[in-house]
Amino acid sequence: MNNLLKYIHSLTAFSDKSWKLLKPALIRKEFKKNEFLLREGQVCNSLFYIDEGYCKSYYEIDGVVKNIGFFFENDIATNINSFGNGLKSEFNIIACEPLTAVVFDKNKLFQAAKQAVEIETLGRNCIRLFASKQEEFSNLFKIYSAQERLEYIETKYPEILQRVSLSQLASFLGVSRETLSRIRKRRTLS
Amino acid sequence: MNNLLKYIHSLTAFSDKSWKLLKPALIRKEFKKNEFLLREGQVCNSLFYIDEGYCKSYYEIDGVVKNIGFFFENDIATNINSFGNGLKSEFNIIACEPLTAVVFDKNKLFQAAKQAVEIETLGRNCIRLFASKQEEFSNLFKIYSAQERLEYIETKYPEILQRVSLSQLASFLGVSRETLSRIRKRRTLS
DNA sequence: GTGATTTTGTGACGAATGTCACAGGTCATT
DNA sequence: AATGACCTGTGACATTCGTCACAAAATCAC
Repeated sequence: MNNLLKYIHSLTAFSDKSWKLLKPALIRKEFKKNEFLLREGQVCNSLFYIDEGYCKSYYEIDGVVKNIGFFFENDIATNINSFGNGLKSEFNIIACEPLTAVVFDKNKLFQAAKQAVEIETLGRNCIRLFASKQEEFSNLFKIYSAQERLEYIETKYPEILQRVSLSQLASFLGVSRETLSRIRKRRTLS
Repeated sequence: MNNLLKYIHSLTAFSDKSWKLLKPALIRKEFKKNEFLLREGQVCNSLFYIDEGYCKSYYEIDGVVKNIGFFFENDIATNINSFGNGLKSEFNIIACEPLTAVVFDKNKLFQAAKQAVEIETLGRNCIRLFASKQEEFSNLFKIYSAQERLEYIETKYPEILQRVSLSQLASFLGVSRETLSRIRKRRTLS
């Protein structure tokens, strides 16, 4: 849990007392490659702190996979809408590599938060980070072309390119695999 | 402040004591049409609860306006990244009509939140709603075509279409004004 | 009401993208 | 070495989209 503790301290002041209260809400869990963290139709009752490996969230529409997010070490993966409102998830989260996560149980987390404001504040900060990132990616599509979106990812999130295949990245960038391949080619020629 | 109070109660349990603590952090403020709530380069130290009228957030890139969000009555408008991290805003928020907002002052809000967990919880829930919406719109671009995005807005957010002009909506949907006009035409013919 | 301004519609044309099809490459397993 | 699964590149072609230009319609200010 060392990485998680560092992560928490980077977000907010957190006493030993809060940590002791939080611990019962946490379970370390291993996922095999292609194992689901969350399936479409389930209600998401967990936050997944990614300790090692990575996972992705994706819709499956008419049999076609549409990737909507990648989550690496030190990220929190969840369906914020399902987690917050108790609605069924419309997408899946699946391990892309063997993955180790620290799972926050929703009910136990809320119990703990009632006993320590620091935990409530931690929750707020986690959600804030999540919102910032969503906003960032949402705006990419409104202000940039496909090529510019690729360049943005290359400069700001190079680790995605190193670990995620072109085919996987394509739907995340909102273009077809072939188009992404050609965008790359265009740029290496110029 | 009646609308705001209803809004708060819809989000979380909120005692009179919390309300009294929160009140000093709030100021009702009127904005004229085309008046800025937030300008590019400023740090965002406020949450704007929209009581009447509406506003939009937009980037201005090479002189071209790119709308990234519309905020109507009972929405919270802010730059979550700037507000949370104290960074300069990269976009503007401007009133599209005469607008009445209740402005949450960041410092006073944080002071109040220290004294009442309910205020901290309210903050978490506001951010959660914000994150849900960002995620929703972000995913639109990854799973839908321009036409499908328009249809999504038509069914889930018809008030946007009623109040926002086609030209304004276009950049929000990530297409040109002309293309949006033609998408409409295609659909009315079929 | 009238003129000015803004908004919307539309034609033309080039650029970008999606789709289908197939070839070659990489990698792990046997 | 042979196999199969997966990933990447590329050609062909149709579709969609952006851009420029201009006209029509709606809205606003006076």
